[in-house]
Amino acid sequence: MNITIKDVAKELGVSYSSISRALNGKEGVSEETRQRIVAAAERMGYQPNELARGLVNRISNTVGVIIPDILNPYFGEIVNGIIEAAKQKGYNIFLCTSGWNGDTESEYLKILRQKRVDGIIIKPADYSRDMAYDTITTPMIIIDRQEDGEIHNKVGVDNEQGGYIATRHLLERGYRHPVFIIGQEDNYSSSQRLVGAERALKEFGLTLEKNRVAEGWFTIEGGRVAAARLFNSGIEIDSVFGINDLIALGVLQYCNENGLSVPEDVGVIGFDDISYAALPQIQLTTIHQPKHQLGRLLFETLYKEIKGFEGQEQTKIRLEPQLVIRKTTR
Amino acid sequence: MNITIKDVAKELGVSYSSISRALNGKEGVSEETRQRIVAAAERMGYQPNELARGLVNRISNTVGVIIPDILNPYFGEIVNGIIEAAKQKGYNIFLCTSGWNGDTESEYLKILRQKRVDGIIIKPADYSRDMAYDTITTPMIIIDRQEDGEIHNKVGVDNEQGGYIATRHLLERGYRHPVFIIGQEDNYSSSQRLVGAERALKEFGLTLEKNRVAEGWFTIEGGRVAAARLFNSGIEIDSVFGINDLIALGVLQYCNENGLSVPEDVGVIGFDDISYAALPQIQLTTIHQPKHQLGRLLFETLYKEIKGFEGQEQTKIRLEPQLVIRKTTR
DNA sequence: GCAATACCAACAAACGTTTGCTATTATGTT
DNA sequence: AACATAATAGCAAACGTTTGTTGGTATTGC
Repeated sequence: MNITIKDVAKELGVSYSSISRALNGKEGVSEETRQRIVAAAERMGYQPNELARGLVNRISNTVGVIIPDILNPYFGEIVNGIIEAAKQKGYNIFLCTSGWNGDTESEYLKILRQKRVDGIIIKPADYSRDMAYDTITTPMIIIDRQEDGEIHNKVGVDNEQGGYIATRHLLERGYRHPVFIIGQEDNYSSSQRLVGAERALKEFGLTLEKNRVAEGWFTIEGGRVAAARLFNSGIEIDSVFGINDLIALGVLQYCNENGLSVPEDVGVIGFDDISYAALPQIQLTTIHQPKHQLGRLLFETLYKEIKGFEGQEQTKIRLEPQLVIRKTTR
Repeated sequence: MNITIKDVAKELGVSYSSISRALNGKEGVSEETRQRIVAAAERMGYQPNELARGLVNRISNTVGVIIPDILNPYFGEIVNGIIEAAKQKGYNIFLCTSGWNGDTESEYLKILRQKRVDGIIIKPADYSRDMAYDTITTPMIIIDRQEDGEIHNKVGVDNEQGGYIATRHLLERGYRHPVFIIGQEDNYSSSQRLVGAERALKEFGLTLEKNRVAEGWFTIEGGRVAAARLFNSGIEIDSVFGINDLIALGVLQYCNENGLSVPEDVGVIGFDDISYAALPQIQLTTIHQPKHQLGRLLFETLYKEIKGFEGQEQTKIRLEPQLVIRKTTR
């Protein structure tokens, strides 16, 4: 079947411990035999069995990534960054998608631990689970959470600030009747962004009313449906803050289909700045976040924790979101 | 550290082979001890070490997926389908992105074999490598290739036919000066689609001239740049066939920025039908392919090969592409 | 009451590595 | 020439499982 270290040893009439030492660059083999071994291994097409290595080294050079949805370019870019950074350190990633389903997520979490991944990067499907993960022992980092008081490292964008500058932008441009479309209940980032929105509203003497916040799925279709619900609810609306760009794209679609002109009748702002937002036909005003860099930092922070660098010190990285004004706000 | 089968055995004063049999539902343990064991394992939080299991079973319940770019929704949806199908069979996937770089791809291929994945799903970075993979022994399936004469299973869309109906559509709508933007040299799908394009041209008494085909990257920016090159080359152009939707989106961007009206001055057609193509502001005419289903079939076919079902019979699945007429062609 | 038969549990080898320890050889010192 | 030292190679245990084989006990049939 697969050729092993013993096959190489037999071929050369040498003990297999020497093979191991030679191939791993450890001392205890003469330069001459090392070269013979390396040559033979090459010639015979020997491929070390990483399962066996992982078993004895208690290391798999593998990390698990659990995200809700790979089709959301926000996660796509993050995963891209993770893979890139992981590659540089010789790590591979198990990609798991939860579909925003907490049970699926738990299942994957269990499997990943059985596969003995060295660490886990996760965007929890809901806030409550998010908090529960403080008990898990595998090195783990939660995407885009930076609340105080728990044990994990933190890498993320300042969501509160992002929500604030988005909402303030709407208000500064004269919109006085904004509505908000967020994701499913209990999503951490959504709530943080809303907190920021509230702060901005307050500065303009307004409050955040319950009936001006709609929940939807984090997709274009979700945004369209939520927009329909809001616009049919009878309240006065002159602008929409979509909690991510896909939702905002859905809002744009609703407006287009219902003869509402953007940005005149209604202003629309998103969050994430996915690449499609910049398309000339779209020109979505949004909050930019450095997704690729976020992915890289996520992995690098996890890596440090895995390797036990810097003792028990926690890393706290908070990236600044940035307003990108395009054509969907006046 | 991690609690093992032996810990559970010691706790119960029973041999560890019994634990294994009990937990795997094999016979050789009484129902009574089985229940004691299952209960203890649960209580102690025992998680089987999949590395060790993989070592003895020679199975990892893991497949590797190598694609050029996860940010291309075409691959995103395929991966989505793969993950979904894999989950149902208890498989996890290693996601690797080659960035269209053949060397990166080879590297990943090597690593995946070292990790003893049970199979590999790959979209080769270039045509020449594509062909070379016929020698690899790990069960492997190549995304979207269906040429005759090699050893692998085939699952893909009929690219030649897709290229044909796209081009014929342009010609039927009265466009007589189409140009073509394809991906990097030696890409298999691109060439197949061009073959179809040539067939359509011939039916209209036209030929495929070399200077009417441009190469670009498989991205929006790549499409924009290639379009600029073509439009500045002095040839007459009334329509563009972008070999994928991202490229077509880039063409649209170029037209927009240069005052060319679509579909009047120039007709644009893409390929893939990514979700963004359907946006009301975009309305890209394109060739639809069932990407999610493709992903599912890819995994399921590989799975059969892994399990050795159906002897040595090869699976050949060819899905039909479909023309979706929107607003970028008249 | 005894042999034959089930059934169950334990032992031990194997999967393919790494690594601490010991045995051997070569080298250098006096 | 005898001995200490260093370098190299091999042995064997360990990582955490699975599984074929064996030993022991309870059950069955006569």
